[in-house]
Amino acid sequence: MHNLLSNLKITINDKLYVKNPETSELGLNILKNSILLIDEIGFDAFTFKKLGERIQSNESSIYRYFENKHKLLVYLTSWYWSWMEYRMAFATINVSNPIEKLEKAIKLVTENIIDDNTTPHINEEVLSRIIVEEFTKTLMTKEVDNENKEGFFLVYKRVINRIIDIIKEVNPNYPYAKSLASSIVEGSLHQHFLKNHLKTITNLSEKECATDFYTDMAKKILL
Amino acid sequence: MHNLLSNLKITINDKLYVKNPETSELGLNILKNSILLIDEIGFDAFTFKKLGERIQSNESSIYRYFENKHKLLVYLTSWYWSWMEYRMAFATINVSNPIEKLEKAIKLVTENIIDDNTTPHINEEVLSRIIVEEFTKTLMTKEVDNENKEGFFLVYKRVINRIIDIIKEVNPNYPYAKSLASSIVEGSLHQHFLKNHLKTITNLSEKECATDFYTDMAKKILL
DNA sequence: TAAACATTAATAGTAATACTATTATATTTG
DNA sequence: CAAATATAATAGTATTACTATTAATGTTTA
Repeated sequence: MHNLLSNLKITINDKLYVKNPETSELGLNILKNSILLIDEIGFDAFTFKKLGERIQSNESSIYRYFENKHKLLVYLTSWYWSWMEYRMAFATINVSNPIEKLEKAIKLVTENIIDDNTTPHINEEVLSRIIVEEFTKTLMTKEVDNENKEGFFLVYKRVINRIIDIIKEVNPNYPYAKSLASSIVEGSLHQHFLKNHLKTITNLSEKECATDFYTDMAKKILL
Repeated sequence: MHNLLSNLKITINDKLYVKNPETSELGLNILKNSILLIDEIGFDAFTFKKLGERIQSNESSIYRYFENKHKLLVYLTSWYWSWMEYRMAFATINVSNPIEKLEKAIKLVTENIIDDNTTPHINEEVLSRIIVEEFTKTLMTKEVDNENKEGFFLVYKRVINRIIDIIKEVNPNYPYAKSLASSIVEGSLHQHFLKNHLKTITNLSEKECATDFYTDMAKKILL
């Protein structure tokens, strides 16, 4: 398994970067520290200047890798969903029972994430916090439609499509497979956000994850 | 009914404004045109300068009503949720059957909104588009926790709490009433966003609303 | 080994944003 | 009518999100 995970193939739309950050020390440093800095100060306050200072490099050097901070965020979120897609493929490949497959998929997208150590420049635990706090910002722009056409959100949609397929296997007659799948993925992020900030309108407590809520929901709806 | 609706009491946290915009022509103009302008160009591109030009007034005059554009957006979204709360109270007040009550509540928060003409300075249809496209931005900031303490999101939470209470009436043994209620309200906004921008991962089509999907969900989960 | 090329750092500069402050002029109200 | 208040106009500031230029460094290859 460790072997398989280290061959992990993360696919990212090459329109998201000017120069592939995986190909140099500086690039890897940008990835690593942008995750940490966005987590610390939030994406709105994050600037290339601050990142440059942090990694003892220069603002303009970062611009050689990413056109702007929005594309860097879309890059990081694509990385996350690509990693998630891989985990999901891996976890469901040898499972023939559709219900069991659905349970595994729901668990993966709803559980609390911990760093998996296979990628030293990406801390998945911190990255997953960024996904909870900032992911919708990648979609909620006036450029969504153009960026969607360019394929910026393909990986995200692929994760959801995988769940749609499993839902259809479990119950081919359920008429809202797409909405249910996107609800689970986005809704889970939202429940995690609520448990961190608006605790009174979620049942999730401090260290809990959304797995039970969504597993119960899916079973009651589909079975 | 018209009478009742025109006595409509919208409650808004007075920390959200410097001067109450409902008390002057200019204030009402700011509300009316900020909604239209945000809808046209998006909240990110929206500035007080552009709004000033549009209403033949001055940037600095707008600052006498709202400290910054973020608070204006929170004001507008509070207005919407307060309006929604009122509609919900009105629609469920004489309904004794809990299931019917839940159906009505779900319908209200998931349906497509049309302008209701009782408030000439607020176009509810346009405002509801802003809620779909921009509402999460009011929450997803590094200031959420402070602003939540200040009560900026009270009206929103009150709408959700109303639904939580109805869910508990329908099925007192269901353990995730809070998460289900917040899922329906936020999830509905998200499904509307998807039908506008990422059509392949929702079952909602162009003019459709999320009522059927969530009514079906709630019934299967609770009954 | 030297020339060529690519990468990075440093500096400077620009337009736009998100404000604040000041003043002059209306308008309302007591 | 005087005083208080509201508004418009102007100017100014710090920060952001970049772009452009140059110089220094390292790396490749003829």
